Amino acid sequence: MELNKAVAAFAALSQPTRIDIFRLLIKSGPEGMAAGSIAAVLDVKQNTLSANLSVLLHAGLVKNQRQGRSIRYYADMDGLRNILSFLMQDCCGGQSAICQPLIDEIANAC
Amino acid sequence: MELNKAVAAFAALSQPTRIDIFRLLIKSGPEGMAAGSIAAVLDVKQNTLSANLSVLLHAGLVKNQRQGRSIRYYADMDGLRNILSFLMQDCCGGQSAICQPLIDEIANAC
DNA sequence: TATTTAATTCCATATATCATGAAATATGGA
DNA sequence: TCCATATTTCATGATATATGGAATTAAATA
Repeated sequence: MELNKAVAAFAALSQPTRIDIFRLLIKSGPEGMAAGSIAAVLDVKQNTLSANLSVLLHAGLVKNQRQGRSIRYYADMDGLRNILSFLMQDCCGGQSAICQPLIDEIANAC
Repeated sequence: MELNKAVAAFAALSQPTRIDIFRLLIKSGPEGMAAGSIAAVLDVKQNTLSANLSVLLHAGLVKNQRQGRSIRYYADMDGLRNILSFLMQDCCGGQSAICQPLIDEIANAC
C-alpha cells in the first residue's frame, strides 16, 4: 500500500459523521445497511450522507451494492487491514512478524 | 474514548508527512527519535516538522520528553490502541470479545 | 408512461488545513 | 553573560473540505 492510499483512508475517518458511518457498518457486519437507513439512524441529510459515503468508498473503507431501489453499504475489512498493516510495518523493532498476524486476525474475525 | 478524540487522531494521520513521522517512530520503538533527527531523515523543515509533531502530540499518538537540548519523540501505542478499540467497538456482530484481545496484543507487542 | 422512492450530482458559501518565513523560547557551553 | 543549537510559536496566503438547496439519475410499480 502506498502512502497516498493511507492518507485517503485516514482522511476519510477524520470526520465525525464518517466515523459514525464506518462504526455503524462494522457493527452491522456482513448484512450491511442501505444508505437510507444509515441516514435515518444517524440523522444526516441524504446528500450529505451520500458525499460522506463516497469519501469512504474511494478510501477503500466501505463497499456497496445496489439492491433494488436501495444501495447497501458494507464495511470493507480488507481496507481496514491494509491501513493497519501499512501503519505497523516494521513495528516491534523490525520484527513485525509479531503484529502482522494479529492484524490479519482482526480483519478476518469480523 | 469519545468521537472527538478519534477524529483528532485520524485527522493527525491524514497527512503524508505525519504518517511518515508516526511510522518512523513506531519503527524506532521505545528509543524514539529527536525532533531534529526526524526532520533530517524525512527532509522536512524544522518549523513544519514541529507543527506536525504538535498535531500528533495533541492527538495522543506520540509522546515527547526533553533530553538536554533536544526533544525526543516516541510513538504512543496506548493512543493507537484507543482509536482501534473505538473503531472496532461492537464489531463481530456485537461479539467484540473476539477482536478486543487482538487489539490489546498489538499495542503491547510493540 | 407516469409516479413514487432512493440516492447522487451540481453549485455556492462557510470553514478548516497546509507549508513557510520570521520571530521567539529554551538549553548548554565558553 | 554571550553565543550557538534545538525547537516552537505566530501570521499569512493558498488550497482543500463540509454542508445544504435544487436538480438529476435509477429502479420499482401501477
